[in-house]
Order: sequence, then structure tokens, then C-alpha cells
Amino acid sequence: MSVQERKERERAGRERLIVATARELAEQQGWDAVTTRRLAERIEYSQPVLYSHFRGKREIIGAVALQGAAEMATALRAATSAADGPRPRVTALARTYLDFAERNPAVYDAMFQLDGGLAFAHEDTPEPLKDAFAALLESLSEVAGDGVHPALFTETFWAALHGLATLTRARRLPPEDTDRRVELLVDRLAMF
Amino acid sequence: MSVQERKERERAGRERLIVATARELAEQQGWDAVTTRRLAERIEYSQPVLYSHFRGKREIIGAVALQGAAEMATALRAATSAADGPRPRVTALARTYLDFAERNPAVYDAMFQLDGGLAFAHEDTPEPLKDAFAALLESLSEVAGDGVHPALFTETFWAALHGLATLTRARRLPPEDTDRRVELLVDRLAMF
DNA sequence: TCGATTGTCTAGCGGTGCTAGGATCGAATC
DNA sequence: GATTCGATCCTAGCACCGCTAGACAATCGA
Repeated sequence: MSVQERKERERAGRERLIVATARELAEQQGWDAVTTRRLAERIEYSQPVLYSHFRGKREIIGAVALQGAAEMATALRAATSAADGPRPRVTALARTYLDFAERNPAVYDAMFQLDGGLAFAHEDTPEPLKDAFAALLESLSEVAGDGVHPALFTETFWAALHGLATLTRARRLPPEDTDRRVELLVDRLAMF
Repeated sequence: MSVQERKERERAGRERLIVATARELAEQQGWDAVTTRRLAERIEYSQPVLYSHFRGKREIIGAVALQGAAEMATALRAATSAADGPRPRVTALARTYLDFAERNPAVYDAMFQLDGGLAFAHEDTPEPLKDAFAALLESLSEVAGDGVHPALFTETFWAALHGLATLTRARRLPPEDTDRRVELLVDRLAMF
């Protein structure tokens, strides 16, 4: 049994290597640069090895997305638990979200822009994605306001953040005023 | 001179044909299906002809984006001018925006998701893009509220709409509650 | 009618995601 | 310790991509 176990360990390790390398390459040079050939070369295996771990490039993107979702959830919870009171919590949440998107553009793309073959807002949504949404919900439900469903409020707030994140990074919005936009968003949307 | 004029007319007509065909193909089968080969085949010319009109695929996307921006500006102005009072105007604006995005997903992608080689929020931003933003600004500046810069408010409101549009279409948000999210957004963000 | 110019096409480059089929290597058996 | 045999991996190649060089044909002005 030990031999099988070692092989499985090695296999799992290589899978992690693939995901980490894809992520690294995507952050360095963009997802367009993440070709199966380049990826294979970087992990020092041939292309077909990738396909023994993932169905295709799409699934590799999906794996990066899941990793990112878990990290984002952790970051959001760390930020909100360090803040005192509803208003600072929501502000911290928004800032942390946008900060994550800015610091990890490729991961953010994998999560929300690219097709990673993942199901969202669905029963068979992968756990990390549900948990990231839950992290948003935890801090936002307390400021949803009377008669507004917390999930609906969270979705709307999230959409606003997502819009800011993507439009800013795609150079559709000048980056200088991000803080003021966040302030406006928090002031108006959240009910303290 | 007449001969030259005729040629120029024909050339302009063919350029319109290329843009229209690219748009049609993108709406039918997605931008991935818009390959230079397929596009050339549909307009019944060879591939290199495309490159005598546009520098490359990117510029074709950009042309579709500009067309879309002009249409969106028209649609927004039509909707807002038909509404009476600030609140109905903003509601109509938001609904029309999301409706446009839903009805013309490929065009919307060309405008805001894909790289069409266009400059945004910049002095040499193409006129249709500036005008589409102006259409938003016209209706939104009256509800920005005291002490809030109209442009900043418009950017934030736009970002929220953009987030709703993209997340909904990417199946990150369930489409059923769109109207309620819009209602929430208008109620909270706009100051009547 | 001829030469020049314009316009268009064929063919091909280097790249993409993905896969079939053969070689190789290591583990289990005798 | 030799031998089988199955898992593992790689070479080679498919059809497609965006883009372009260079040959060819049609059209124009003289």
C-alpha cells in the first residue's frame, strides 16, 4: 500500500504544481500567456500530463479560481473581524475585496471573468465559492436594512464592488478616485 | 472623380458589412466563433481583405463596440426623456442599461469586457464612448446628492449596473431577482 | 493598346488546445 | 534475480487560430 500512497502523494503534488504554475504565469504575463505548452515546459513535463490531471485548460482555470475563492474568504474574514462596528466592518470588507482584486488580477479573472467550468448560485456550487459568498453575507446582512433580504442585499453590494473592480482594472475608470467611490457606495447602500 | 467616389462608397459599404457580420456572428455563437476565416467566408471575401480595413481582430471588436456605444446612448436618452421626474428617470435608465446588456451580450462584451484597443476615460476616447457616458451623466447628475461630484456618482452608479449586468450574464447571479436588485440600487444610491 | 497601379487571392508561418499510439520504466510475480 | 505486465509518459500530429508575403488579375490613365 505504501507504494500506491507515495504515488498518490506525488500525483497530488504535481497537481498542486500545475495549479501554482498556471497561477504564477497568469499573474506574470496574463492568462493569454498560459498555454498548455508553456505550462508543460515550466513544470518540466510534456503537455499530455496536464490532461491526466485536468480535462483541459478550462479546468485548470477553475482550479485557480477555487484556490482564489478560499483565499478571498480568508482575507475578508480577517479584515472584518479586525474591525469594530458595522460601518468600519463594511468599509473594511469593501476595501479588502477591491484590494484582493487589484493584487491578484489573474486569480480574480479566473473567479469571475473567465470560464472555469464552475457552477455559481447553484446547489452544486463548489464549497470555496459558496464560502466566499458567505463571508460577504456575514458582514453585509447586518446592514441590509429593514425589509431587505440579506442575500439580495449582498448580491447587489457584491455586484457594485465587482463593477468597480473590473472597470477600474480594464482602464474604463480612472483608478485615482477608487476610495471615494467606495466611500460613496458604503455610505449610500449600507443602513447602519 | 466619380470613379473614386464609387470605390470609396463600395469600400465603406464593405467595411460596414464586416462590422455587421462580426456582430451578428458574435451574437449568434459568441466572440470565440468570430475567427478571421469564418468572418471572411461570411462576407465572401478572403481573409486578407479584413486586414485592408482593420489592423486586426481587435480593431473589428473595437468597431462593434463603438457602434454599440452609439446605440446604447440613443436607447438611454430615449428611455429617460420618456420618463417624468428624477426617480422614474433613474429607474428607466437602469432598466434600459441592463436590458441593452441582456439583449446585446456580444456587443456589451465588445464594449466593456474585451480588448477593442479603445481608450477610456481619457482625452482621446472615441466620441461614441464619451457620449454614452454623457447620457448616463445627464440623468444621474440630478440625483447625485449634495457635495457629491456628479461624475464620481455616475461612475459609481455605472459600476454597480455593470456588475449586475456581467455577473448575471456570467451566471454568477440568478437572473430572477434582477428587478429587485435594481430597485434596491436606485432607492439607496440616488438622492431624490 | 499598353504599362502601371490597385485590388484580391493562394499559400504559408508560427502559434493554439488537445489526443492517438508507441516507448519506457517500475512493480509484482515466478 | 529474471520476467512479465500494466501504469506512466512522451513524440508526433490533428485541426484550428491570427496574420502576412508574394503571385496574380482586373482596372485605370495615357
